[in-house]
Amino acid sequence: MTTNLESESPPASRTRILDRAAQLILDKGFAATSMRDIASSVGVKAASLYHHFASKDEIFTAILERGIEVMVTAFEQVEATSTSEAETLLREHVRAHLGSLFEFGPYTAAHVTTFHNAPPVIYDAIVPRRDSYEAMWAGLFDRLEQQGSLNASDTSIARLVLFGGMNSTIEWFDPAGVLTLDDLADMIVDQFWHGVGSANAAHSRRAASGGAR
Amino acid sequence: MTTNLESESPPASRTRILDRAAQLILDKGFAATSMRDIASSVGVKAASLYHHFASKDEIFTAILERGIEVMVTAFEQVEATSTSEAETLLREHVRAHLGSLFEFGPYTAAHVTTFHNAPPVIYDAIVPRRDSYEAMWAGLFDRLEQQGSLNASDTSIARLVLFGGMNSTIEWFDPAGVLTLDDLADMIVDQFWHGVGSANAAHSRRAASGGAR
DNA sequence: CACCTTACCTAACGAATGTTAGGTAGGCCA
DNA sequence: TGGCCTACCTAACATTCGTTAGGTAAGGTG
Repeated sequence: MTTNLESESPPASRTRILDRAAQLILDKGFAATSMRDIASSVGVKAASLYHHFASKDEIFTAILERGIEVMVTAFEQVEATSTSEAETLLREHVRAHLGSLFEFGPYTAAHVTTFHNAPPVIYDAIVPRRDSYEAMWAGLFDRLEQQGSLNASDTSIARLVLFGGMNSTIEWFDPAGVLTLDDLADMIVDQFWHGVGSANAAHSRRAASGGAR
Repeated sequence: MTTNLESESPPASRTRILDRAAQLILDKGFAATSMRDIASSVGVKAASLYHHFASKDEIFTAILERGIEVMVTAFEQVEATSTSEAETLLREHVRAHLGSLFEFGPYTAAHVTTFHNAPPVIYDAIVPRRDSYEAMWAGLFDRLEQQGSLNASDTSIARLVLFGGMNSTIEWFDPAGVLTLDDLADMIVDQFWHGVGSANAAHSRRAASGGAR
């Protein structure tokens, strides 16, 4: 019997290894996460990981790719099903992206925190896929702009700033707290769409109507 | 004569070591940056670094602290000199924070990208100082809210989302490009204050008046 | 039953890591 | 001049790293 010292742990499938590794990488970063760390989190010895992956880089690459995959799937699902007008459509997309960060494992969160200083070999392998996700959002923003819904002096910058705001949530938002992801998406989109400066009359409604969707 | 093999390089002062180390850490992360990496960037052998710092952790801690110091100084300078009303005051603060990220060495940039998964020892040593910087912004936002200038349903979240947007600029903004940091600050504050959704009439002015300040 | 595959193991490899010991050479001050 | 300090060096240390070699045992299949 393939003796399992950590008796609670299920067999070390590829998925399980990636799950644990992604969480560790999210917590400590890629370089600071050793194969022995990953192995012990899975309940296995380091050498055993090489039956499932050829190298540490392959694990890392798989995690970053899965992170994109989660985001792309979420995005496409909104595109496929939504019939909403501009602001609501954006709200659905923001909610979907937050979902990618919090609701489908640590992959997307690990991706957005680790990608920008990944080793060049890995970075280069991932960047095309990542660009294609960015292109989806760029396309969405272009559509919104062309239909006159979006009035930024630079659409790309508006999008990148929004993204920075969304991605930063993994550093401070607690999905188990009082606010739900729906609440958070509402707040982010309200801020993005209407602004939070007092010059805008549109805001009193939000303050009055409360958080829950 | 303290023979210097890299003849172009000035003596390895504490500051010079921190400069180079911060840049490396910004590029590759803390764990992936070795003492030998830092030493060779400075033009010195690894052992020589221990004449200036007791350990790698001490270097890292000094960098993160310096990153905060830069931000705090920038913030306090605005507070001390500005007499502006709400929106302009915020604009000055945003511009100051962007300045910290781009104009005073790699310290603040290294801080914001590395802090959240620093080793616990370092994290714990830094977190009080960082909290105090956050408290400055929280205080600013409270004042704006109390004077009725700010209308977010949750002021903290509005602030954190803004911060995420600002800090993300180090991943995509090129200060040597067409846009200046002044331009960028304008765009970020316009987006934050007025929103970029078409429902807001306030925007046509920006689209018309162009980017440069 | 014999045999293969799958999943794990122990043991070890060379390389890289942070760090220390101990030495050398120039500049400054008594 | 002699001695100390500063700034660097070479060499080595123990440890940890990613990775490989080779073995064992369980479960399925002929």
